[in-house]
Amino acid sequence: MKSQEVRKQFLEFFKSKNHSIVASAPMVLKDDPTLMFTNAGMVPFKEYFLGNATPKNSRLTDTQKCLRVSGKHNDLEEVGKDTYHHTMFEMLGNWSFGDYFKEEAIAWAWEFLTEVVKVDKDSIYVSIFEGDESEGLERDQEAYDIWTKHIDESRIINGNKKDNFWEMGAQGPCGPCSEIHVDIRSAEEKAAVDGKSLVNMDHPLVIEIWNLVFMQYNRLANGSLTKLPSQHVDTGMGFERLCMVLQGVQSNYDTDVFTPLMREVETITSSKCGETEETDIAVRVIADHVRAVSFSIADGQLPSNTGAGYVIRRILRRAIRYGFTFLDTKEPFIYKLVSTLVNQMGDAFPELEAQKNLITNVIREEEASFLRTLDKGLILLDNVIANTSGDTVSGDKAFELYDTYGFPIDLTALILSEKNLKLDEAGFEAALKEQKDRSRAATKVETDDWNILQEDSEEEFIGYDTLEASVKITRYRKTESKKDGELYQLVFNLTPFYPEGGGQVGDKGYLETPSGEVVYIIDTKKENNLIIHLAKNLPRSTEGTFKAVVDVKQRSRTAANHTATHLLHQGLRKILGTHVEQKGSMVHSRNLRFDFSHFSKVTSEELKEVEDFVNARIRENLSLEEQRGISYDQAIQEGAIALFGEKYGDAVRTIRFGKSMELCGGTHVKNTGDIWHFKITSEGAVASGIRRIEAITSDAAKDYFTSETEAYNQVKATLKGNQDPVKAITSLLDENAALKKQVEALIKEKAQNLSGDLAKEFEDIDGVDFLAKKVDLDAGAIKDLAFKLGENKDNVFLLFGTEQNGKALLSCYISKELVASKNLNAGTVVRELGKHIQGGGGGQPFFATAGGKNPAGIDAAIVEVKNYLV
RNA sequence: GGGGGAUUAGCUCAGUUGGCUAGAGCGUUUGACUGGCAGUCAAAAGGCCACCAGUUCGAAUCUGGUAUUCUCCA
Repeated sequence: MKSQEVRKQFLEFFKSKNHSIVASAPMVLKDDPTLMFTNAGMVPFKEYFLGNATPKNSRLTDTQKCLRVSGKHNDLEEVGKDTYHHTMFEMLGNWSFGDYFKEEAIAWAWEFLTEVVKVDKDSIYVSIFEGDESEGLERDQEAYDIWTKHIDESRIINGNKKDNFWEMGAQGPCGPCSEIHVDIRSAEEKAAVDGKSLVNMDHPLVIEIWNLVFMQYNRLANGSLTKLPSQHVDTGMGFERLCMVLQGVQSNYDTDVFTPLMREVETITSSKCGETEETDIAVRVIADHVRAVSFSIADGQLPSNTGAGYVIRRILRRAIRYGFTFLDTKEPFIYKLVSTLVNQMGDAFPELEAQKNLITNVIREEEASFLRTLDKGLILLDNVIANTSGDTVSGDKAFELYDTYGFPIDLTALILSEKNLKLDEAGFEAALKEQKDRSRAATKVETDDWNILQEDSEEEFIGYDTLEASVKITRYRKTESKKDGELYQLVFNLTPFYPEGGGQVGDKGYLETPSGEVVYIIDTKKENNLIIHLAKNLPRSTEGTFKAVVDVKQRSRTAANHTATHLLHQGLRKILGTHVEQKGSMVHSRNLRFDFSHFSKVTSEELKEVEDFVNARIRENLSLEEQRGISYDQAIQEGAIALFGEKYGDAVRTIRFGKSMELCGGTHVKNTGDIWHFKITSEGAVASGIRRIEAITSDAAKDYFTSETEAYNQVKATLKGNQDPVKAITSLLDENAALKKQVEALIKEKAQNLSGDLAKEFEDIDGVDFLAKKVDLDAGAIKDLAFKLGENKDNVFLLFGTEQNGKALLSCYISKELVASKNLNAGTVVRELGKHIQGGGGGQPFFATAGGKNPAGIDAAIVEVKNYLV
């Protein structure tokens, strides 16, 4: 069965059991501080399990793209070495939110596996939770009893808390789970060793394919468990593993999920799997990583040097490195795999198809850049080797290459071993650990437990309609970090504060108690759909009602910028073309930033057109038309623009100004006229194929024009009212350059003349042309003069003294030939004469200077210098 | 968010413990050789050594800050 068919069968099966099929959520997360990527099927539904929101249907099914690069069983560095670990994988899931429980979950899982896709019943084992005394938890007898209706008792295994009790995190919903394992070994192997004994033993052919989690408890902050008011089912089946079982192969990489990519890698690199272990690993690594990276870029997460983007960069670089080392690829090639991937998965994930060009370009650019880094690193490593005595390269040096220049440590190790050198690995690890500890210490945040004042299921956001409200604090907690110090996080029953999201900054403002006490809200954020207000301190009493007031000025400026962002988006699509897609935005009160896909520089004419377009919409005084709570499908049908990589709920909000219509949760002006004016302040590239525009509106635009005009007027005034300042300045610059040259020439000439005059003053002492004199020149001129006098002569000894700003300066020049023949040294001369001017100095043997604070001593020095020659 | 680098001619980069009036290759311009091109040879132009402070007799070089950029960690 083809993988595409497997996916379809699964979703259709659960649809027939009254589940709604939902699209995969983005792989990259935006409002969860504890997680960067969706690493399990349940992540997009966290808010439902936490009770912060309710799904439209209590039964859902989906295939979720997931990314795992760390964790106890999945280290990035291990992927590719075996046949069943991946960075990116799909998780098929069926979900019950307070609906069906163990009975149906188990029955349907069994039905799907054995009747729909027809997995051999005799290869299946299931496990149930055996109980745990320390937690006071009993064996999951209920699951056991249900399973016995489907499968022989001998195939049911007890599992411990580690394997069979699932928890979302340190706190929150949790419960026992039941795993389904499949043994796909050959008949001989099965006869030799009982499959039951290999379950959960990391055997590559006796594997867990499906985990059914029964959420029935809630883990409290103090570690104790309470029963959940309603019970949920969360299941996750590894899509690639299921394909392996159904396609009768023994490696995920031998399924049609991976084979097209792997064949393409072989073709492009002229390599062949099965020849060496290293080639096999490299091909698997590349096939796996190109998927992870492509899907991330499609979700709007580009490779970068911080945060989630850095994780993506690391994955891609690992693939490049394997190609570089084991497949001998010295040119970008991974980008060529994108079209294979799109052909294969574009149907199930339309975002891939839509973003194909961008993905290809970004990967190619990233490859080229890393190959340059490798080239530089190779040169640096050669230097390190050349400067290493003995046969061991120090860990510090290797770490410097890695940390500062991005040269991979395994490549260093490989090259050293080829040259019969050793690497001090312990030293490297120690340096790495030090760096990690430093980073951790710098970002450590201590979070206390929530203090619940009031149970309140959902916090209502009323900030679209009002900026002031009477609110109650429902819970609060304290956090402490090195950066911000102590902060309090407050949650209200309802709030007018807009939380950071959709590129828009969170609101600021204050809380006021009836007695007049004021607590400032310095920022508002969203965490798992919960709106959190940050304050430096708590009110004296957290009980009672507060007047919550949003900072109007910041909000209205931000709203103007946000609406302008929509108009800019519209203008760019109109003027540059509909290939323009939003790739990120940052809306502050001060300015706005808009990143979008476009493959060449935006010309200044185009920028002006865009600016004019936006300003025309502003002058049209378009009113805000807002729709709340309409369905996603309907919004799209009406022409609203949705963003890739954004997670949308079932009910969405649309914002329309004239012909601009977007799905958006942000705050906007009532009328485009409120923006006053729109002005682009910069345009540039942020990555291959991504441009960034920064712009300002309203007050900021006015201030901008005021100050620019003022500066311009000053320029004009300085130019005495010249009508064409640009021309005037250009000619001034030209003139200035010409004058500089003239002055230079004159100074040379002057030095020439002066040296001519001074040459007449030379005193012949024992065949040496000697001159000691006080002159009125600066240090540079004296140097010039001395070299000029010494030119074409080999017997010159000069000492010049000068007084500059109350300080004394002595300069001594001695022809190189004299230095050698008479064993003289200008450095020694000035150092010794320096005592007369209460200073010191030095230089080279043939030219040296000394400075001091006693100008009166210059004459004495000039007299004494003769002693060096007689 | 926390570290570590880098920034020198149009481009790619050297520049040792602070000290020769800052160099190379490529490119540009000019000239010579050649019937023309390619090429070879010769010469020239091209630098606020990122910016701002500081230390020093003296800073491309050392210190602090700013900007840009690369890189590692979180």
